[in-house]
Amino acid sequence: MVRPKNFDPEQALQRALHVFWNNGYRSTSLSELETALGIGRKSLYDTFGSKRELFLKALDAYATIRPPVENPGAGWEEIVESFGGGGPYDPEHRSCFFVNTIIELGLEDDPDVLTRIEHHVTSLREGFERALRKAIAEGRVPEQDPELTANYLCTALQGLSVMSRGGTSPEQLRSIAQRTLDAIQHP
Amino acid sequence: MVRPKNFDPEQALQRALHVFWNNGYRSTSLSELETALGIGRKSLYDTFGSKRELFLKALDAYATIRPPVENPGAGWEEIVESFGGGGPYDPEHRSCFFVNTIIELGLEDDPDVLTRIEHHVTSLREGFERALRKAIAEGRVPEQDPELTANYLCTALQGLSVMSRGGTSPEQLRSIAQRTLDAIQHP
DNA sequence: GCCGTTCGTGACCAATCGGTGTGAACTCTA
DNA sequence: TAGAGTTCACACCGATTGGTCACGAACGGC
Repeated sequence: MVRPKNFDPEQALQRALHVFWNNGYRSTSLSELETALGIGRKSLYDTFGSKRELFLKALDAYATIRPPVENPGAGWEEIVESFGGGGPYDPEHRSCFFVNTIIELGLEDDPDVLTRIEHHVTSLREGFERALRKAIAEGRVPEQDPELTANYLCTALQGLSVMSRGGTSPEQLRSIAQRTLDAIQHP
Repeated sequence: MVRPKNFDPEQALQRALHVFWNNGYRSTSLSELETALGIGRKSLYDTFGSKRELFLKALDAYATIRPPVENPGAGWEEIVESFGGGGPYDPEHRSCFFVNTIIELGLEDDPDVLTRIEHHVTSLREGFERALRKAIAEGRVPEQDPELTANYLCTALQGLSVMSRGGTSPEQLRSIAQRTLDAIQHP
């Protein structure tokens, strides 16, 4: 009884994510979204509500993929792994979508965006902290303040994202990441 | 023979810098600049050329204040000092203007912006590297790869900026910065 | 095969964008 | 004080913004 959409909303959302990821929220126009998603403006509004809601949905879609360090039972291996692939090493230098959003909208008092940012950062920090406690307990890394070191790792990860967006090569970023991790082994 | 401007261009530029610093380039409208600078649109264009040129001038004005680590003869003290004040600890959480610009315009292929970004980053990295060599030679820090550690410090500084914009308190940032510096003492 | 429902194209909306032109107000030289 | 030379407030420009609407096309249940 209903005519099915002749586009895949999930795929369209993924495409929107990548457009926002590249250009940010403000710099992305509806025309750009139309062509990128391959759908008309009406379909876009019927499906996603508005540009703003689409952005929030894209943020949520991005947030579903979490670094391995947030896995239950994560330890030293997962900490290393979190610095091993993904965001910062993107050859397209897109950085981390959350980092980009923090810079663009962090000062705005938009609760919908801010709570998502905060949730992401605390989730990452808690993941690091839990993994660090385990790594310390297992004797994989020396005794140290897990909370402080978790903050240190979050900061380093975000710094790598900025460096990536700034044009630093993946190889160089990896060596910096390695240097960051080395610091934990010698507190 | 000429009627003097009844505003101070230098002060206006400083105000423009702070507006761009807060909101970024795209999100800043001419109307906003008019009210912030306290001058009309025509005066703005007569004095600064265009919105884009004003932005570049603001970037240059910001770039004139350099961290102490770039001073000639800088050593370990200046490295510490570079992590001690300024950008990241701004109670208004504006981050570093260059970091914001890297995120907003880093992927654009705009030579005027990109060269400024690159110049800033390399100048900072070289400052760290020089200071590190001196610190190592003076025995203030253990032997280590100065180039790698300089990159590590740049990354950390940019990470601190993002964290600041994300809402992290100055006190917490300072402890993270301390943790970052500690890592150099134990490579 | 018909009909009600949904989809999507394209025109359209007011608002705002960056940028320009005009003319009155002002300051200084002569 | 006359008038040259600038500055600046304001209106205005076309283009583009995010968002809406109406209508013809495409579909599925009966």
